[in-house]
Amino acid sequence: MSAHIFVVEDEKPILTLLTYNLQKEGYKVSSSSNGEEALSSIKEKKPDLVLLDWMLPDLSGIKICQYLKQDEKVKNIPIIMLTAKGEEEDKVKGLNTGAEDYMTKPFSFPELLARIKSLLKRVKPNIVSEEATYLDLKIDRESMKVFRKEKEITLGPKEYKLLDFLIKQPKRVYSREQLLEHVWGDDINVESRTVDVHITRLRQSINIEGAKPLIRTVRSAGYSLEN
Amino acid sequence: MSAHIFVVEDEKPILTLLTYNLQKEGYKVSSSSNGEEALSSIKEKKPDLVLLDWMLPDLSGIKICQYLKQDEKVKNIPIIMLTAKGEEEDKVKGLNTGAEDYMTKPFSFPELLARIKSLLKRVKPNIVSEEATYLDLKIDRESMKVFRKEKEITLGPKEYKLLDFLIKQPKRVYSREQLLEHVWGDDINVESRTVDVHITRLRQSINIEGAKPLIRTVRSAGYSLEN
DNA sequence: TAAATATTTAACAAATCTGTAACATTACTC
DNA sequence: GAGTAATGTTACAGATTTGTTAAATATTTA
Repeated sequence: MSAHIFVVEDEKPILTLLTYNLQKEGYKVSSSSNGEEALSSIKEKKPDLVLLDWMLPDLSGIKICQYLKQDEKVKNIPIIMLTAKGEEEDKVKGLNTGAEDYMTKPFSFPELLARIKSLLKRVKPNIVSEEATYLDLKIDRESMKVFRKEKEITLGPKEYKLLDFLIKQPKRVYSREQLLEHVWGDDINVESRTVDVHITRLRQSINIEGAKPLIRTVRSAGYSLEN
Repeated sequence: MSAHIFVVEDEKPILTLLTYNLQKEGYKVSSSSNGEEALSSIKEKKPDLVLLDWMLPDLSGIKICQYLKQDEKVKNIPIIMLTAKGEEEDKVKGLNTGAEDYMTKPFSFPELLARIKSLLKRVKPNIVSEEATYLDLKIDRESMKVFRKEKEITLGPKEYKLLDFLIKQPKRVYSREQLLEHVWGDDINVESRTVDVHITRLRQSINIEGAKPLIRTVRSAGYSLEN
């Protein structure tokens, strides 16, 4: 499962280069060149790592960093700051704000890549905890049990896996292809419509009398765990 | 049973903060800001985990780590290194020395906590008590006897080992591969279906008239001790 | 509103997984 | 060394899960 990197950078050439190279390495890349937009995008998408340019037209990188590190839901996403030469003194400030690493422009891509890998290695493993909840739905990965409103629910293996995956990032919409890749496995040959069927089965399983439905269909896009 | 964490840190504010937060989480905390002292203290007290600052006035963290990892009696205590920014290159060296994890200062406490928990979970199961029970099932490791409802049960060696392992974390689901690794031993070459057969035998052995079955099958995943 | 497009769901056959008996082999015991 | 116990493998029946299809619904578009 490849990591998702969010790049905040307003210099087009640099952004293009970064995106191209990171994708070539197999990372999923999203980006924004606008501070405000980046902030909300990151909170919504919950990437695995953020590359954050120091100098943005509307909102400084340090502010973004501050906001992110104050938000319980995203504070654990590691941030690598990209600072230009003259801003060296601010580094300390930046690091105190909570950025996990920084690099000075112009930087070498291999070095950046090394830092990214090292950070991801450290952070990725503990993102998956033994228990996950979304509203009144709970999954206990240790005993592999699922509960809705404290009541145990039995799921088939695929449904369990599907839910296990969806609950990692509630509200995030996944395409059928993404679900196939992550839940089924990449080499497997399965029709994408099959996902529909399993979603239906999962829906039926986790559905409880008098509770909201928990899986949203986004037409022509995919599904998400949400109500 | 709460874990005992030993903190080696010479920066007072950080030490205070760590101690306070860890205690709030229910851990027992000891500490030292002095390398030599820490070393002997750890050997004497045998904490469940060590938080080790990289930079100490008298003895570098890496040295302490080395000494601890060379000592048969304490080498199994997990160590989390706390490194400051400038020492990045040493990280590799630190990890090679045998530290189980490291974090770069400034670090987020929730993340540290997550790492601590994950490490303790990995290490704690190995700390076995003389007696373990799950519901009406009791295993006495000293005499190697097993009881169900006060009545002694005879198990074959493999069945005993299997139960011995399963009862360490009741309800946790283990895959056949995990069971093979822990109960049989890693180098051994045994079909994973063999586990099934031994589970069946164990079931038959611990089964008693009018009592619940105690081993759960989780389809396509494995088995757990549970009813 | 009809046509086009997309999703839900039931039904069913195929595939997968598990439990256990039977047997072969190995390891122990006396 | 014969006899006994423990272990691992295999085969097969039964149970469960899965993928596919097709028809029924729902939603969007023209």
